[in-house]
Amino acid sequence: MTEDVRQIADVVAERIETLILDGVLKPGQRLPSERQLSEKLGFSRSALREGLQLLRARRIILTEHGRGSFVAKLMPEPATPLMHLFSEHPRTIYDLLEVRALLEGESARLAAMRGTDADFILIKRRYEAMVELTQSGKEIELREHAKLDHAFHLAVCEASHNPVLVHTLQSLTDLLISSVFASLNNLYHRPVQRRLIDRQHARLYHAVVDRLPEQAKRAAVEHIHSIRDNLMEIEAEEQRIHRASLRLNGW
Amino acid sequence: MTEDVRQIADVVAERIETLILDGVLKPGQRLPSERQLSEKLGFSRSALREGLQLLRARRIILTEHGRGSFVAKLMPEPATPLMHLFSEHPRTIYDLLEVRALLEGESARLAAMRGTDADFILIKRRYEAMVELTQSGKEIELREHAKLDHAFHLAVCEASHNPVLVHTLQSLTDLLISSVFASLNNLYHRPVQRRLIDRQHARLYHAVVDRLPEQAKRAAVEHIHSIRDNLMEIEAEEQRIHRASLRLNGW
DNA sequence: TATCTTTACTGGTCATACCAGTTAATAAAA
DNA sequence: TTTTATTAACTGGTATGACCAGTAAAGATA
Repeated sequence: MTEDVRQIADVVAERIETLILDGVLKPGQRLPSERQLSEKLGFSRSALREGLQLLRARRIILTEHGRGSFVAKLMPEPATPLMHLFSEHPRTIYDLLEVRALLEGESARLAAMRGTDADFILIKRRYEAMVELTQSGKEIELREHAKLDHAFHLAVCEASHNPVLVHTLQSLTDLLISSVFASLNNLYHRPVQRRLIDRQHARLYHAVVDRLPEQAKRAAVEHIHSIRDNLMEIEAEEQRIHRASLRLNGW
Repeated sequence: MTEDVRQIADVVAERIETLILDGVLKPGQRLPSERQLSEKLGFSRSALREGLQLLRARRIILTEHGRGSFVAKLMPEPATPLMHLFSEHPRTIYDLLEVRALLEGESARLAAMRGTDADFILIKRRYEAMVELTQSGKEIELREHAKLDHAFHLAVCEASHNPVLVHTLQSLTDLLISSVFASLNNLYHRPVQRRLIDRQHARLYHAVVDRLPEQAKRAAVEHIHSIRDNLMEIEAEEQRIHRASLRLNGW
């Protein structure tokens, strides 16, 4: 069995990340001491320290002997979990989509050029799974829809035969999903937008398997651009993310 | 004081990473047990476990309750330290350069479009620092040259005003430098290639500050492509990386 | 030969003690 | 009253030992 069982260290790390994401802990601010955190969270100090090491490894916190642990001042790389702190800065989401459009376009183009028959079989399979789900008319969770959507894009991307491209895009996609989950959920539940997305997927699919590189690129770029436009619309309606009003000695 | 004091956890992580990089430990292989590692490395089991958590956080190892810890089968994201495991698979370097060409081209294009006067002042300053170093004729370390080279590319990239692009490129650049350091050093010490690179930098610089987006893009892409071509040449000459012949019970 | 049980591994968590660095408070000296 | 030095109380870091819980391998039995 793979490593999906959570340890206390994982719980600790997630709790502290949540405090940071909610703005309860801010960059530069000192965390409560290990002894305080241990008592408050109800874990031993050694298990807690293991959780803090996870955060250290990810450069989310810095610890200094004798002084304390501090929330790092972040300008992390993509794929760093804390990039979605920038979810409060909507511009960054659009920056991310801009880069993603570039990479998706290129990956679609290369896929149309380099894809093997096996690649195309897989792409077709993924595409048909999406179509089937869409046509079932069932009310589905975003997670399932996103899973199929992602599997389709991943199959296209892997057909580019450039693993660096694959992984860079994965990082950006994970980042996007984690940052604007609620907005994407909103988007997928709107019939008009959903049909548009389905048409875009169809165009992308056909362009790739028909080996039309420039068309594949255009389809991919337009797809990302329409997602961007839709998110801008939704954002204009949505409330800002509710921020926890927890105080440390009250949580 | 900042967090530069090494803990035993850091030492443990580095030792195990070294074993992986040297090929002594291979993906999928089980690590020695915690108790064995603890005894062999001479640290307590709790400190060792903290080190293993660092590796877990970085997804370099996977631990499973009751089974053991295993070297992860790696296809990590850019900026993950273990990406340079792929330095033994030359194809990945070229994949990386392919993605980098794409991003550098786009960033140059956007810089030519979006750059402010302040951006251009900085770009000019960085460019002239490179020119000055080159013309000094001094025998310089790669590190210093790479630093100026990087500062120039960074200034161009930041003029794109897309921080996601900036950080994605930084990750790939760091990865490239750490993976093929010796080859880049070799490259920079070859006069013909160095002059070619200097001319490419000149073209890129002028295209950006003269606000010629498509020319800037082309200059950036050609620059990366020539680096790629040069590395291929050098690689054909170089020896393969010497691999430690350590056995675990002998180290 | 297959299955079940037991043993011996593995990692996970905890409590306790003490070391070592830093900070703040207090006392003493200028 | 201010400055300096000392002490106490914080902080993180490491170690030891115990025990829990999951997994794998070995041995016994059917």
